[in-house]
Order: sequence, then C-alpha cells, then structure tokens
Amino acid sequence: MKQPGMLELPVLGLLKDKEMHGYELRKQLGAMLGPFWQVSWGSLYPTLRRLTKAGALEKVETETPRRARSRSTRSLARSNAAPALSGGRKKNVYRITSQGEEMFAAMLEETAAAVDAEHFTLKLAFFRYLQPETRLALLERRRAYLIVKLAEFKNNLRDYRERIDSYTLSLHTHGMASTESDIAWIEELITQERAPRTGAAETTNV
Amino acid sequence: MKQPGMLELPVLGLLKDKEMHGYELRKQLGAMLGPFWQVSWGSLYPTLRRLTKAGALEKVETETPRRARSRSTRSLARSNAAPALSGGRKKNVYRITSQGEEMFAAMLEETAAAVDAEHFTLKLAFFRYLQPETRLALLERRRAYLIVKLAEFKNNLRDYRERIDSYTLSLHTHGMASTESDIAWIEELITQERAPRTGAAETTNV
DNA sequence: TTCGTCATGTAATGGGTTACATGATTAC
DNA sequence: GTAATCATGTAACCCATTACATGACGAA
Repeated sequence: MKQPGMLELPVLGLLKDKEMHGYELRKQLGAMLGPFWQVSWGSLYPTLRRLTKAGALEKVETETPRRARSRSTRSLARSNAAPALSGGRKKNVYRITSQGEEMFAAMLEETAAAVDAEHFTLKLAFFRYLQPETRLALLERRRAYLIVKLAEFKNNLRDYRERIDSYTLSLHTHGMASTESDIAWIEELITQERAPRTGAAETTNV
Repeated sequence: MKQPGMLELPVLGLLKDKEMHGYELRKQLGAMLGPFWQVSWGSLYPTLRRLTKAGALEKVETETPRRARSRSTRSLARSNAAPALSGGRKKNVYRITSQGEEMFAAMLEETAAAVDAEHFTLKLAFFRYLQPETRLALLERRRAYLIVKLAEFKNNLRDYRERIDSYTLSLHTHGMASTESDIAWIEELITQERAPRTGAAETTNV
C-alpha cells in the first residue's frame, strides 16, 4: 500500500461485515489482501479518524465486557473510571454508518479510473457487493488496460531490443509473460461471470 | 512509480551512459522500465534539480549548436543572448559527476533492503554495472523474500479459506501463481548467472 | 521478570500526483 | 493555420512511511 487514498475502500468494506477496532482491522486487511499489502499503523489510525470525522464511521460504545478479571490486585485504584476506560483494555471499536455505506458503494462502483493493479485488486476483493454487470464492466476495463500495456511492451521491445542488455531484456520478457498471465486470469473471471446462469439447475448439456 | 526515492537510481544510471535533458530522459526511462512505470514531470524535474544541488549531476553548457536556422525573420532581436538562450531550443542537458557515479554505485550495491518488486526491478535494469557475486546476492535475497511471501500466502489460505468468497480466493490463487512464476524466473536468472563461465570457449561437451 | 502480542496513537518528513502555465517547432 | 510533439517548469495537496512513545496482558 503505497498509493494514497487506497485505504478507505477496504476499511469500509471490512467494517461493513462486522464492527472492529484498528488492530483487528489490520489483521483482517492482511488476510484479505495478501502478504504484499502491509498496512502501517501510521496510515491506518489516521484513516479511521478521517473517516469518522467525515461521518462514514462511528465509534461504538464498548459496553464494559465482563469487567477485567479481579486476578491482579493492583487494578483496584481504578474504580473512578474516566471515559475510554470502558472494557478490559482500551479498544476503539468502529462501526460503519449509512453514510459510510453509501460512500463505500460509490467508491466501489466508480468504474472510471481504477484500472491499475492495486485499485483493481481492492475492488475485486469486494466484488460480492456489486451487480454482475458492474463486475463485468470492471473486468473488461481492466482487460483492455492490460492489453494496451502488453502492446506497449511489444512496441518497446521492437524499438529497443538491440540497445538493451540481457537483464533488461529478461525484465521485459518476464513482464510480458506476467501481463499475459494476468489477462488470461481476467478472461477466466469474465467467463465465470457470464457462464453460471444463476438458475440452480446445471444438469444435462454435457 | 509511486514510492519515494525511486527515481534517483534510474536517472543516474541512464545519465551514466549519456548526458541527456529531462524530456529525453523520460523517454528512455519509459523504454527501459516498461509501460507500467510512467514518470511524471512533476517528479522528474524536481529530482533533477535535487540531484544537481546534491552535486551528483551538473548542467552541461550546451554549446550553441549551429544557431537556430535564420529561416524565421523575427529571431533577429535576440542577439544579446541572456543565459539559457544557448542552443536553438532551451534544453537543460545534465551530465553525471564523479560524485554521482559514486552515489549510483552505492545505491545499486546496497543489498540491504530493496527486496520488493520495484526496487528489485530497478536494480536489475542496471545489473551490468555490478559484479557477479553482488548480482547473485541480490537475486538470492529477492528469491528468499518471495519464498517467504509465498509461505504467507499459503498460511493465509489455510487459515481463512472457509471464510472468503470466490473472488478473494481467486485473487489469492492468482497471487500465489504469480509469485511462483516470479520465483521460477529468479531461479532461472540465478542459474544463468552461475553457469556461463566467462571463458570464451563453449565448444565440446554436448 | 521478561518477552511477545495486544492496542493506540503522534510527529515529522518526504516526495509523488495532479493541475496549471508557457512557448517553440514540426507536420499536415 | 492548427494540431501534435518538444520542452520545462511551479504549486498545492495529500497521505504513506518511519520513528517515536506508551502501556496492559498473558505466558514462559
């Protein structure tokens, strides 16, 4: 996660499912987006604050879940609870608001830009919230983008093949292969999106 | 190019070959790094200025290359040339200094971090300036990193496979396949790096 | 008692992105 | 004559990164 404005979508998307505090959110983010996206605290917490200020999130009043076990003796002096003492630990749990839901939907649908790998990945992770046509539109935009890039790779290679060393050549060749593999993957997703007539029956015809 | 501090290396590396002005540099950058790295003016020019101020680059006195053709009549009033009038067009040509060469070498060799895709790509594009052992070290670091990431992918999938939808699953599966393909590629590079005994003779033995 | 995980933040820094602004030259 | 390319820059915004700082809890 190096690009700006990339956190809002997955934060809202995850909180849509279930209210969470920052720490847990980060874990879920990691699980959902894979090991290449590590979110730093310095970007997560400010994002939560920003979204809260914007009215997309609200803090949940943590209802003192079964008071810390009286095990340790030294916790007695704390009876005059200041705010934020709440449950055993101080946890800031966030819940998405209806305004946040709208924002999420808007960000997710906005087919405009978002053809680059990172935006696309992020949206794909929340495809279940989109309608099939929108999914197809997104997939096809991404495919078109990749096809353009592939062509640019080829032109590049055509124009410069003589002047580049073997390492750079390898870089380009592998880049092209990866792009082709990505395109094939997208096409598979497109096929799957079109194929499974939502009807339950899938017998015969083989 | 979204990460900070990513431009210095390729700028120095390209200027090592041949002095250039900003516009041309960008073209070369595009040709070398492929269609996924577009460099914006707003980052290139400030980088050139920064590197110049740091003593890594110097502006070349463009030696008024054959004075603009006298074709157009209205260019006569310009005889009292202020600085930067120089050649036909105003072009700021940059040349790398010995200090810049050192900086480049240091940045390139620094095997420390730079395991992520972007740093690695950048370094690979200038592998010809490194010694075989350093190249191998870099390649092996990158491979180790990818292997760790692959394992994390697998753990992730093991722990969450039940809870994720088909799109996210596809995302992960494709991510793993890509990572495996990257590893295979790196291993190929490692093999090539070890194999070709620099000796000229390659006869017999088949 | 100490280490690892849980948990939340703040501050500075840095530089990339976007948009804006300008003007010469070349090709159609 | 007008569009595209060449060529260089500036300024504001934005936010991710890094490093710093704190503290409770559970287990070894």
